Amino acid sequence: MTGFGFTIGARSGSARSGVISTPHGEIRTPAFIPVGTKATVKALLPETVRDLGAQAVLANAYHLYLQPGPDIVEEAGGLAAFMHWDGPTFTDSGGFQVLSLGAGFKKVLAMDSGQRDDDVIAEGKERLARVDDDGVTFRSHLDGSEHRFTPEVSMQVQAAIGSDIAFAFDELTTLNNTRDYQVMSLERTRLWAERCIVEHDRLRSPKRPYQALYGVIQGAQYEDLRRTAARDLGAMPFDGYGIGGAIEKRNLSEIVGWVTQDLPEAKPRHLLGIGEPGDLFAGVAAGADTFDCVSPSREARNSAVYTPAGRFNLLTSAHKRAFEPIDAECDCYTCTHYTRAYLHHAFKAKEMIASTLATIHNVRFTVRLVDGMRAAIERGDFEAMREDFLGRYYAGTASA
RNA sequence: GGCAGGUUGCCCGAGCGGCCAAUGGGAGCGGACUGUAAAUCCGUCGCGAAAGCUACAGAGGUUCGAAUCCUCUACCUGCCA
Repeated sequence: MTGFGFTIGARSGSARSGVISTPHGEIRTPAFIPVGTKATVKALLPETVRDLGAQAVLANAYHLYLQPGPDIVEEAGGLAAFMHWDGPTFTDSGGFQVLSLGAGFKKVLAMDSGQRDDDVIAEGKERLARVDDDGVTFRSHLDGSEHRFTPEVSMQVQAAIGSDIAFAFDELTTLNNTRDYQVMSLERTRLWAERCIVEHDRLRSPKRPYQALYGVIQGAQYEDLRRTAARDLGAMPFDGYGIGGAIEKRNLSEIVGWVTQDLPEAKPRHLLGIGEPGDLFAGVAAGADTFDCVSPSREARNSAVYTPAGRFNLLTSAHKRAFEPIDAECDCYTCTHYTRAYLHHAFKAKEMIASTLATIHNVRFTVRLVDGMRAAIERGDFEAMREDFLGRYYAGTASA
């Protein structure tokens, strides 16, 4: 009756396979969901995204709110129709922009530990977003105009956009915030979650297909905060859960584990913003079902590609005369038709096809990697597959 | 033929007596990128590990000191005949 559902298939330790049903189709999990922030997976046609095996795409409420505006997307018949994507869609709430345009303004969100940068939490006059208990005031990065997002606004925007799965509006903190701030922020995110549910309910209409709502678990690197958040939001009537926040790479598995242990078993979990090979394995092993990440597509545009033997940069001179595919084992259009030398040339020459071909490869690689995990879970040899893959991958990747 | 201007590192182009191995771009080389203000950003960029060496068209000169001033040579560019 809701048009949304989740059934668990096989299990392998905490890892599990399953099927998410949405009004626009099914998603077999674990699954990697490519990011199409502004209703396009950069450099790719939707048909291509489908051919890569992607089962859904994830767009962003903040970006579509600013441009073209949720009303336009709604009039177009919703996100999927608007962008000509024949499948399920997710929308992020705009919560990430609270950080990326706010405290994390022009800063890299350090996923690696160590690098403390107190400026990250310093008040910067140039930042574009400010948080308070009721919501966030943004300045548009496009024209400087001022806008306000609250949990209610985010729900309204996402409802209009018409994604199959929406996320609750949350505050994403950084690893550098004090624990006191994390505690305060987590409570704020909890209260926002309640408001999101109320507003999401209010917006339900027989005219619209059912839109699922995922709560988002924050809590940074603190076990007690993560578990509290998982239990608090887990008790609310969400359809699924997002696991968010800046997470230290080395703690990723542990943190996701805490959260999934305390979340309701029967609901899908989406690990937000995670998508590098080792992290995907860690996430699946810890019980996450779906993932989205800009890495495959962004790094592709910046000439870095993934292979089972590690990651490398096509722009380096080593590939000038490399008349071989990026990855001989890969079944993607790029690897079956083009050489590294051609891609090297196309990147050097700044030809658009370089971005397209590299994105095709990286997204296919990532989708296929997670598909492979699903198959391994169903076969019952996920851990063996993980060890086998990561052994080769890290041997060929300098920094991993 | 006359007058005026120019010649800088791989390329373009600042500099106009010391703070210049020489600002900026570009190219080259390398790196980063995890719910996308990202087809972006960062580093490096004469040789040498260093001391130091070689460098701002060429040669000579002035000066404590020159890419910067003077003389000649070569080449280039405008305007006038």
